[in-house]
Amino acid sequence: MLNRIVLMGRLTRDPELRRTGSGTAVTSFSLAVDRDFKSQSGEKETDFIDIVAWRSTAEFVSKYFTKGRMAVVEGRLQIRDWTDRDGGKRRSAEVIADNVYFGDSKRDGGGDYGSAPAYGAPSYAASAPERGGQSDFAEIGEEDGELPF
Amino acid sequence: MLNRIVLMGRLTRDPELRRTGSGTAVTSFSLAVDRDFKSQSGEKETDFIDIVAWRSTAEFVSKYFTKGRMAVVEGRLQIRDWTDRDGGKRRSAEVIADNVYFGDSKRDGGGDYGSAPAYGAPSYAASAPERGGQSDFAEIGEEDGELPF
Amino acid sequence: MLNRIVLMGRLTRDPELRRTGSGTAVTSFSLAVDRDFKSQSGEKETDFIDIVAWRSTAEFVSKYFTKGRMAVVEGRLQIRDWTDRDGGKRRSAEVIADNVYFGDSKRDGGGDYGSAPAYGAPSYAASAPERGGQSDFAEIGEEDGELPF
Amino acid sequence: MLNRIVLMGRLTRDPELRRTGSGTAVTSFSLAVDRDFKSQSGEKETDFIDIVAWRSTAEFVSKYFTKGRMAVVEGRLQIRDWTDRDGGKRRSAEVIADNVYFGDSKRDGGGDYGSAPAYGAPSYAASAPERGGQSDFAEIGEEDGELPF
DNA sequence: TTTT
DNA sequence: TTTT
Repeated sequence: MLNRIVLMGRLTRDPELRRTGSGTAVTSFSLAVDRDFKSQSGEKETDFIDIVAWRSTAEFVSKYFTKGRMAVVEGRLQIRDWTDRDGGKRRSAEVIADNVYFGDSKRDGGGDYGSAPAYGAPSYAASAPERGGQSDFAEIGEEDGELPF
Repeated sequence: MLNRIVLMGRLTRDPELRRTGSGTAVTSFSLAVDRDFKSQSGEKETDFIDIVAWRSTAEFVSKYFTKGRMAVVEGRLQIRDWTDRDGGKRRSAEVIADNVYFGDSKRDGGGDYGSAPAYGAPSYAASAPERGGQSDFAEIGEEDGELPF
Repeated sequence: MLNRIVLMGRLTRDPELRRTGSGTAVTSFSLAVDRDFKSQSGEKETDFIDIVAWRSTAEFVSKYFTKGRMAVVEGRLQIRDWTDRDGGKRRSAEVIADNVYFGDSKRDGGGDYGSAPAYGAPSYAASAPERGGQSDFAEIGEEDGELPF
Repeated sequence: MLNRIVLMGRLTRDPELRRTGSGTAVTSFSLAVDRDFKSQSGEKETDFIDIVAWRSTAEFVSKYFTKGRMAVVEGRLQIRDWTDRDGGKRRSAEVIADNVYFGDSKRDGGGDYGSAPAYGAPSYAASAPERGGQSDFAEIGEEDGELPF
């Protein structure tokens, strides 16, 4: 069923690349997303939203994003309720990211972003060949001359 | 900052209309959103996502939606971490709904949906006059003849 | 770059399955999406939005959707400007659909929808195995016991 | 009915503020949104998407955005078919923007962005007081201590 | 706490 | 556990 979320915010830490037992790349990080309105007491409010990315998206994110960078994340919200070892009821809410985009330019001068590319860089690196909706899009270009309608 | 989610799922209970001390209408309910893929063990997986609606959207939802109805919800994801009386760390993840739409037609015959309108009904009832983006749209119609570009 | 659209509306005609020279399935149809506000003159306003689907999504749509059915479409907006044989400047605006969902239940009694499944049907049929983001999700289930975080 | 689009791209020109006969602010501009995949011939492909903003969003955009700046736009797709004076069939496809966000930081040194604020600036300026969903959110803060559930 |  |  339809479940789609788009977020813009800053990474609260460096994403770290890990692998499952079978070698699949995965990374997780948290995005600080400011609300548009302050609280009653006048403070800025922020939602800290957990993001998980798999495969090529995981590799792209862990390679190019660092703590503090602005990112745009597109994905699906997943909720999991579980009980911790103390019997406490816990809830995890994660966005499973399909695509991650740069939400700012490479900072000039400072070099804080290391080797992170700016907007000009090939952002389609975030969408690996094996991630499929994309191949549909690619195909439109490939077969432009032979569209049947 | 950008934070937008669109969901389709079924209400797990009847929404109940409540009011804050100052009289503002509010309702909350949970949406069962099936995932597109089953778990490893072959079971259907479902995310149960909490929804909160305010003001006229709350009134619309509590008036027309009941347990089991399919709904499309558009809103913003809010995450709150807190500690319960036992010192347990709890997390709430809620979608603050801007708009709610019917996701199915009124069931024929059975009348299970009570007075719930089908698609033909004025779905803009979900967007109260005081909820503003809409007045912009309305205006486009109103002033079509005098657009300055 | 980020370009994501979610629509709900009714098909204005039966979608027809075609194939490119190399055999790729493709279908196109138009969705009637009502606006929430009427025009100045009190008429209902509707946007007729062209949709194109490829591969398994095309096959799913052409198999299960017919004129009049409500659909939820998720995709990407593409704009193409071109000049027709009379030198007229034409613009096409199409949504390239990644996923299509049922937006209503199979109509009871009438059988207007032919063999179209209702909500209970496997809606993941809309997401073919070769369409990739999905395999990421599937994997989460598969490897739940060996997550590295 | 549901009709929601989120885009990221660069302004192709400076937006200009205009007013309708009754004084309502409106602005229009075009966003260059790169596709993630190149065409068959290896060229970058870009969708040029027309955006229209009303009222306070129009004022915000015309005040802070200039040609070349990256913007994130959230809105609704509207399609209009019409016939030009030569009898040519024309189509307009416009996104009516509810919210516009900065998609990059103010460029350092160059000052290319004039008085445009960076991310730190009050981005909620894009959501005017009279634009309502927002007041719902504000209220959540205001009345946090007296929630009825 | 869960919907079909 | 939090980012600018």
